[in-house]
Formats: sequence, C-alpha cells, structure tokens
Amino acid sequence: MERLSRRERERLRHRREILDAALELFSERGYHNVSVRDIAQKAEFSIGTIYKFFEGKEDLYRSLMLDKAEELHAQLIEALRREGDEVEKLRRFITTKCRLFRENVKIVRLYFTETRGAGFSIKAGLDQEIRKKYDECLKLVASIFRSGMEKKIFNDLSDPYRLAVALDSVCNGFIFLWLEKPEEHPLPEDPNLILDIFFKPLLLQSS
Amino acid sequence: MERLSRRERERLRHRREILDAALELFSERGYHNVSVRDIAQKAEFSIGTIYKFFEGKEDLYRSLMLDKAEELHAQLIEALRREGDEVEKLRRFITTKCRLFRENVKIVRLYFTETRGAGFSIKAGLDQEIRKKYDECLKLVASIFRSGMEKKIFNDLSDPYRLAVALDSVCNGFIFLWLEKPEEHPLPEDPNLILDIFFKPLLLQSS
Amino acid sequence: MERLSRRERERLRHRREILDAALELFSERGYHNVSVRDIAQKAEFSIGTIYKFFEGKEDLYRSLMLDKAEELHAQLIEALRREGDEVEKLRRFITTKCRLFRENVKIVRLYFTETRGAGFSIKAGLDQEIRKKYDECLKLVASIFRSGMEKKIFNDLSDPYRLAVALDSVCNGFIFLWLEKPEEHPLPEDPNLILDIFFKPLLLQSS
Amino acid sequence: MERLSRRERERLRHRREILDAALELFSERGYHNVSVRDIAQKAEFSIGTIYKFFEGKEDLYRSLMLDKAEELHAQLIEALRREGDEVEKLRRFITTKCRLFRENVKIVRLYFTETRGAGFSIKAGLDQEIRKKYDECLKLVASIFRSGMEKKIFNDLSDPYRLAVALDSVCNGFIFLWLEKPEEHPLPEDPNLILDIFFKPLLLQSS
DNA sequence: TATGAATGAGTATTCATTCAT
DNA sequence: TATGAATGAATACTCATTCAT
Repeated sequence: MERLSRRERERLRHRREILDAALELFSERGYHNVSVRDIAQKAEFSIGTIYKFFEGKEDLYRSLMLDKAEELHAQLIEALRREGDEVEKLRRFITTKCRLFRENVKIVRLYFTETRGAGFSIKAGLDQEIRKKYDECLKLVASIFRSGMEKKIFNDLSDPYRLAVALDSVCNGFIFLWLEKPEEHPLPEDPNLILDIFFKPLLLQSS
Repeated sequence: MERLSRRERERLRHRREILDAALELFSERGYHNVSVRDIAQKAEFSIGTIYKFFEGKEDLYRSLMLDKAEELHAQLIEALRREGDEVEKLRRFITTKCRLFRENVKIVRLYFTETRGAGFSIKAGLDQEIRKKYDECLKLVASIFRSGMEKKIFNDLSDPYRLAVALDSVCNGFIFLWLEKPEEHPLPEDPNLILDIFFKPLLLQSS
Repeated sequence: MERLSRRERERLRHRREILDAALELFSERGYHNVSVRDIAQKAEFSIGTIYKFFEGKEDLYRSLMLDKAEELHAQLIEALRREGDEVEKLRRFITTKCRLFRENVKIVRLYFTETRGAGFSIKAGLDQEIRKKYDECLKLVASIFRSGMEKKIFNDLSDPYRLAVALDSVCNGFIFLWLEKPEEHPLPEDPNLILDIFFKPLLLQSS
Repeated sequence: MERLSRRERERLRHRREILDAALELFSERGYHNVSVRDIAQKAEFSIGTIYKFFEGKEDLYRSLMLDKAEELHAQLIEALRREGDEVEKLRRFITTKCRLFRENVKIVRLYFTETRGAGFSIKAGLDQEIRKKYDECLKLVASIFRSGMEKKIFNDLSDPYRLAVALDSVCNGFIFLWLEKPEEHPLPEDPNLILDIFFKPLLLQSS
C-alpha cells in the first residue's frame, strides 16, 4: 500500500481544487472566456500557485480533460469487462454511459466540444489522446457484437465496429436531447428503450 | 426577374469572398484563434472593408453560420418533402445528409462545434436559431416514421421523434468516423447500410 | 457690385450647408466625437464632396470657427465704433455681446472650449487668430475707458486694458451662468445690472 | 496614526507617478491626443500596469481631475472659512485663488477646458462633480458679500451670488491673461488691484 | 514556498483620407 | 464633377506568463 506524505497529499488536494474550479468556470463560460486569474480567484489560490501546478492555461485544460476522460473511460471499460452475456453487457454499457454523463454534465459539455468539435480545439494532441481512449471503448463494444454474432445471438447485418458506432451514437443522440431540454427528454432509465431500436425490426414486412 | 446593379453584384461577390476566407480560417483554427486581420489578409481586403460588410467579428461568424445553415437545411427539408413512400424518404434523407456533409466538410466542422458543443460558444442566440432549424428537420423525419407506423409499414417500437433522433445520430456517428479517418471509414454510398440497422432485427431469437 | 456666377453662388451655399451641419454636430458632441461621415450625412453630401470644399476635418473645423468668429467680432466692433458717449458705448458692448451669445449658443460653446481651453485644442494656429480678434475687441473697450478717464467721466482706478478685461470677464461669467442654467440665471436685458458693479462703490465707508 | 505597508506605499507612489505623467501629457496635448501607450511610456510603466491602477483611459482622466479638483477646492474653502472680517476674507480668496492657479498651471489648463468648456467633453458626470464643488465656493463667497451687506460694510447694489460670480470672473479673466502672456500680464500680487474695481466707484459724477 | 505586481504582445474596432468609376 | 468603397494606421484594452520579494 502506497502512503503519500502529508505534503504530497496536500499537493494533490490543491491540484484537485484548482481543477474543480477550472471545470466549473470552463463549463459555464468556455475555455476562451475564462482567464487564469478567474481560476485562481475561484480556487482561492494565487496566480503563481496555479503555475506551480500546471505549465500554463492550456496544460491546465488538458490535465482537466485527460484526468476526467481517464476516470470516465476507466469506469466504462470496467462496466464492459464485467462478467455477463452479450446482451447484458450492452445493457450495462448503455446504463453506465448514461449514468456517467448524468453525473458529469459539466465535463461532458466540454468533452463534446472537444471530441466532436473540430480538431483545432485547444490543441490537437489532447484530441488524439481522448479519441484513442474513446476508440478503445468502441472496440470493446464492437467485440461484444462480434462475439454475439459468433454465438449466433446477433444477426450479422453489419460490421461490428459500425454497430458499436451506431449504438454509441444513438446513446449520444439521446444524451444531447437530454442536455438541451432535460425535462422534455429525460435520459432513459431502461436501456431496452435504446436496445430495442437495434434488436427489433422496424420494418414489418421483413420479406 | 430581379436584376442587381453591377455595384450590388460586386458587393455580394465581395461579401461572399470574405465569408469564404473566414470559413477557411475558422474551420482550420477555430473562432478564437483567427483574427479579423487574418480574415482580411486571406480575403485580400483591408480590415476596414470587413467592417463595411459585417458589424464585427461575431456578426461575421453568425452570418457565415446562418447563411450556410439555412442553405443546408433548405436542401435537407426539400429532400424530405419530395414525393415518395416512407422508406424512400428515409433513404433520401440519409443520402442527402451524407452528400451535404461530404460537400461541406469545413462548415460542418464548425457547425458541430456550435450545435452540439456547449451553449456558451460564441453567442447563445446563434445556437438557438440553428437548433430550431435542426429540430424542424428532426420533426419532419419523425413525421415520416409516424406516417409509416400508421400505414403499418413500420413497427411502432419507439416514439417517432426518438426514432428520428436515433436515425440522425447514427448518420452523425458515421459522418464523424469519416471526418476523422476518411480512408478507413468512407461515408456509405448505400443508405441501406444505415437503414438496415433499424429495419432488420439484430437479435435473432426475438422470442 | 460684384456678381457671382450661379456656379459660384451654389458653391457658397453648399459650403454654408456643410458648415451648418458641422456646427450642429460639433456643438452637440464635440470635435473628436463627430466623424466626417457624420457631417457628410447630416449635410446630405458625399464624403468626397466634403473634401472638395475643405482640406480635411481640421480645416473644416478651423473654417467653421474662423468664419463665425469673424462675423461675431465684426458685429461687436461695429457696435463699439458707433457714435455715442463712453457710457453709452459700454452699454452697447454689453447688450451686443449678450445678444450675440444668446443668438449663437452653439458656436459659443465651441468657441469657449477653444479660446479658454488649453492651447493644444485642435490646432494652435486657430487659437492665435481668434485670440487676435478677441484682443482687438478688448483694446477697443480699453480705449473707451481711457477716453472716459481723460474726459474725467471715469475714475482712473485701474489700467484701462485691465478694466476692459474685467468688464468682459464679468459678462462672460454671467453668460456661463446662463449657459449652465438658463432659467435660473437669465441673461440680464439691462446692461446697467453689470455696469453698476463697476460704476458704483461696493464699499460703503470709503474713507 | 495610520501606517501603510511598504507594498501599499509603493502602490500609491506608482499611482501618483502615472497621474503625474498623464497630467503632463494631457495638459500639453489634450485628452484625445494622448494615448494610453504614451502615458505608460512617460510614466515608465507597461500598459498593463496602467490598467491595474485605473479602469481605463477615462477613469484615469477622471481620477486626475477629481483628485486635483478636490485638493484645490479644499484649499480654497479653507481660505474662505478662516477667521477674519469680510474684506479680509475676500482678499484671501483672491490671493489664494491666484496662488493655487499659479502653482497648478497644468491642471488649470485642463480644468478650464472641462469646467468652462462645452459639456460634452470627456464625460458629463465629471463636469457635474467639479461644478458642484465650484459652486460651493461661489456660494461661500456670496455669503461673505451677504454678511457684509447685513453689516452695512457693503452696498447692496447687486445680488450676492452675482457679485460672487463677478468677482470670480474678474479673477479668472486676469488669470487667463497671465496664462497667455505671463510676462506681459503678471498675476497681481496685491488683491486690492482686483478688489478696488468693486470697492471704488468707476463713475465719477454718480448723479 | 507562495504571492501578485508588472509585463507587453496581441486583438477588435474606428475613421480620416484617397481614388477609381 | 460627384460618389462612396476601400484603405490601414492608430488605439483602447486583455490576459497569459514571469519573477522579485
């Protein structure tokens, strides 16, 4: 078991406090409309201290995004890896993804501006790292579809990776709907609401 | 038939040239990383001339987005309104959407940062106007699903609006894939590649 | 008798229209807060035409001030030169000065910013020319005091020029009062209200 | 006795240095012909530092004017309030006013452009604040005249406030004369030179 | 070690003036 | 001759970053 010195623990706590303040501000006003001074004030540190923890505004932003991205993806991947049959795993993917987004609205707003927005945002490098993690997830979902097809649980009507993208996209679509008008379009509690779109035929005369 | 004076035609051409230069730069580097000076230089006009055509940087951006959004949405809506049965209309929606995006990659990058990104970006008002148009499209697609259900062509496995969101999201998902790695993930020419995901059951033992 | 061609007369009328528009705007907003475009619009001429009449914004301003200054000083000097005894002439100076100011509030506002303000205003040259005219007036008033002293009508309690400055200053003081709060401090119709301050002793026990 | 920290004292010194540099430049070239960059260079600070001390160019100007106006008016009012009979007080008013102006030529140039110039200059609000102080002085002088009249020291030939305006105006007139040509028209050391104009009758045969 | 005063490059915007039509 | 589109230098102000204390 690793023990950090009090010094080290304090440092980490301060780092976290700065990141929390930054997230609050960035998610409210966007990267370019928040100054380092704003963050310092909100976190109740001096500007100099911010620069002790991060190389600059950009590094602070990157750290914020990567830290959270890592955390969220770790949870998502854990959910996908847990024991269970294919359908169960897909259900878990959907519920976990929805829960994570619900619990992390602020970072998600920023996250989507980055991952979905044009690649120029802030720094190309950030994008690449997050996309890599994102793709890891998608590939795990794809592998679930593939294994389901091999077990003849799923119809192989499309390439598994594309199916994964499709499933993920539908989740995202519903999440966006919820982000825009939370009361009008609540996030589905029941993953079947999403899964049925894939599992059941929409076209009746499937001749 | 309305005829514009030479003066008027020149003005419009110049306006277009400025917007084109701006689109090029904004899509490459993002709104905040492009200065009015950059745009002026790229468009080969003086800074003052830019301000003759637009009230400011923000107005220039808004004009760019709204002009294009209007154009794209007009085409999309026209495609949805043209005669045809429900399946045909959905196919047309997919092919048109994919074609429009393929032909307008640059604006689409910006478009997605705006419509899907956090609401703070640039100006809330723009967002609202574009989202309204966007929603108009979704509602038209929803009405296709609804009419299909009434005609018993489609299974009413989900709310039509949600189905529209799902279909649109899957299209977006594939478009993003293509945007990231165009060679690896070409945009499907055949709309059935997307439609089959909805039309055919993924789950085999649909007991 | 000099006759101007129609061309020439039109030119002068246009010049006057431009100067009138400029006076209106300058007196409302001040030299630096009025653009040549504003003047052109108000005068209903094109910018280019303004530059046909004046070398630039500064020249326009100078012309405006000098034209009016000449006109006003001409009237003042005429009033001082007209026949009459010393007391009559002083009365005429006061009434004429007050009337001219009342009738030309707009130019007077500008005039005072120039003549009394710091010498930097717009262009030192302007100042000099106007001050010269101004001083001409003062010297005429001084000569009235001097002649009055010689005729033993006036007590020679002070240098005539200084007396002239004093009389003029008291007029200005009352004019400023009136400019600020016209209802509260109306301009005296009766010149004796001002003259009595000089003519009668304020101190009673003039032992 | 209040002691300021070294930090605080430095700050105040820097603020004063900036104001001094600004006064120098404004009085030479006028508000609109001095840029913030000019002031920063003259004060040997960076532009950013100027904005640490003042909200903007206008605020810097206002601070400069109000600081000095307060200081000068405080001294003038103190002079008027000190013990003494009416004639003594008037003498003190004249000598103090002349001394203050002599010692503060630069600010006075600016002061007059503001208080006497057209109301549009810089910002109406400033004008109001200074005029209020100015009027306070005038009313104090008026009260001296009034009390003198009540004591039958002064002849009540005019409204006390108007007399105050007249006296002040004559002082201003002489001060302007001195500002223009200091050698030719030195500021009177002896206040009686001005007072006699009021105290003694100019008209001999006061029939 | 922590602070925040100081820096100055960078940005949006204005406007007097020119000149092709 | 009259026009007004085009020009671009100039300016107020911001903010990421540094560094002396």
